Amino acid sequence: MINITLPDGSVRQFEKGTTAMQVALSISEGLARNVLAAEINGEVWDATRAIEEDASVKLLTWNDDKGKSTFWHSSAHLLAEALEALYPGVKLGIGPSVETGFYYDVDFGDRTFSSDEFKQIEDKMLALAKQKEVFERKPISKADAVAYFTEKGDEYKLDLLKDLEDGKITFYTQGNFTDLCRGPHIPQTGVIKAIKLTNVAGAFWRGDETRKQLTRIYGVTFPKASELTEYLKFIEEAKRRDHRKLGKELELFAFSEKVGAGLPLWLPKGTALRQKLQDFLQRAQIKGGYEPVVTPHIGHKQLYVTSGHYEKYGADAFQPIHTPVEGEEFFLKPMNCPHHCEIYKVKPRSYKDLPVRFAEFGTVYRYEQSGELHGLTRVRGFTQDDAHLFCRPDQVKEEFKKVIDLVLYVFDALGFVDFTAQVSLRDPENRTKYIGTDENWQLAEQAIIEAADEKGLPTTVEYGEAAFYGPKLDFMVKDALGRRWQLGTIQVDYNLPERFELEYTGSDNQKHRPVMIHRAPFGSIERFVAVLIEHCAGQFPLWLAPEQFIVLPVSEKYEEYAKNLLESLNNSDIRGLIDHRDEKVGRKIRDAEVKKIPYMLIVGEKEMESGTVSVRKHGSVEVGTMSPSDFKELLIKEITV
RNA sequence: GCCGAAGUAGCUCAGGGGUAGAGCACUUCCUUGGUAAGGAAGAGGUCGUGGGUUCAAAUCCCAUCUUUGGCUCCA
Repeated sequence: MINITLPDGSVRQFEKGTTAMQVALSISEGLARNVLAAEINGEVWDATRAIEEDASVKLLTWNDDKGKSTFWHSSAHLLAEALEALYPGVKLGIGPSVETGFYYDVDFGDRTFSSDEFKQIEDKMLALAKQKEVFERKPISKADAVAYFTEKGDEYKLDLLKDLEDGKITFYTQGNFTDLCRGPHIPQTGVIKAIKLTNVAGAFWRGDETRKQLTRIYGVTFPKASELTEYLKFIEEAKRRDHRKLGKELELFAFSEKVGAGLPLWLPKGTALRQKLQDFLQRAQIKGGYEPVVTPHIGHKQLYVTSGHYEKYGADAFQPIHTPVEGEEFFLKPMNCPHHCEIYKVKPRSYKDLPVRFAEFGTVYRYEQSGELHGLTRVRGFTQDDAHLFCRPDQVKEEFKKVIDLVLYVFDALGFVDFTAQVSLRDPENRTKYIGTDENWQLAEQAIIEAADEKGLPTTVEYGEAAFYGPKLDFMVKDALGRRWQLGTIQVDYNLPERFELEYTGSDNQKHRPVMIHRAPFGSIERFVAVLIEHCAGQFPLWLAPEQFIVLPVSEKYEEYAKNLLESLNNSDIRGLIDHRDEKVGRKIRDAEVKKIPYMLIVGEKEMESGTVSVRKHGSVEVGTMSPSDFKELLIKEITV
């Protein structure tokens, strides 16, 4: 007999060689039906795998992330099984689960594959699932595994096998399909009730650009048909909120082939929104001791040679601007830091002056790969809400904490309540790709971890994600649909001060190197606006709305009254307009609703006589009749909340 | 940059080797109205661009640009 410890701490005795499934059965049959896998001493196992010694067991169902990923990974095998049945000779790469769903990379040979074929694959998968095929785990020797896939002619599996250690190799079989796989898997395919293949894409074998490109088929599956329906609704909602669609509809921004790919044009309403965001942050920054600066959009080649960017990015960037002077070259600025370093150097600095904080809404240009461009989230010209803090080494942590406070203030004001912080450190395996001394790196990494810790940020640590010049702290926010976006960033830099030979005079009358901190709470205005649009579905908080109210005269008889009303309301904080069109008020309301204008002021006979306005809020809410000054107060109150 | 898809009126899209279509938006006229679309008429397009095949190309082929789903990348 062995002792099985359950998550609630209770211990039960079972025969040696029992399985998680039997443990579940001993609790209830219903539970057993829902068990997808189990965590055995912290490791995820097949629910049907024999347990030979005392263990702690946590049963995993659809409600556990690890249960879901097992479910989806098994669905990938089901997809592979269907593909093999429908396309004999297809070669298989890998088929893991992803955040939502799974994919399988396959090689169809010369055949091109299109999403039109999804339906028949889904049907095949469903048919196979109905057969309740059991997943069987089988350890196999490396030689036997190689023999199997040599016989089958699957070069990708053979490539994978090369890196696997003999004795640790397992096969999984369901129905007629056998795959090289570490597992674990769900007990049988019957629990997969709803299947949707979502998209098809190219993917390099092992993520290596120089290798063959396979066809990656993405899909998602569910244990209940209703969950698939819900998922499809979610996709619809995401489409409805897509910032590219809303940006066009609400006339916020546009692109032009003539201007160039990835170079957004900000339309008047988008500019109003953007300006509001900048003013908001600028005010907070000035309060926090930042000094706004302005620097040019281009810089001499030598600037980037000094910063190191020329060497690292020169060939992959916008190419130099030449002048009539022989050999003179300028580059569009890809970042603001080198310019700010030169501002730091304008005069000698004393330890008493530090920290200094230079802030600039600096527009930068980067030649992103053509395939990378996407709406406003990935562009070739964008404005960073950039600032560089120059401080003494003993001030790093304190400055870092202040920046964290600023970022949290921004998130709070814009309704991003759910976020995590990601600390990006060096790749311990490969330290050569980073600039700067080991000692400096350790100091910086420590400061970040401590600052985040002391601010109580929910933090994850990623190794190998650091920039080449220093470690960083990125903020990942969850939007209203639960999607994660990387927004704000704070980066320590021990490198540029070195390259630019920045100095300050210490209390010891010696020269010292300041530490530089890059930070951008929004990240870039473009990206931030994109995320904000999707987060609030285009319905901005009142203080950001490009048009806060619209006056709707019931007929042209009330035009004059409407005009006077608008004049009395408009000022620097409140912006509105009049719908002058010769349309019925119902029509005007509808159009204002579609444009997502927060307030509508209907004025007609009654209002003109009593000198009032009839207020309606976006979303079919009648607020009531009030005096213009009361309405103004209502707006101002909502704006300042 | 790579693989796949798409590009037709301002927008959303249908069509498809033989003179270019709808709805909405726009203009004009009628209507002077009360909380999500009043009516009529009109204007608007070298079918992304450049080549090729053909008696004939928006349609087929090639190239290219842009957008897009992914991959790789992201100072």
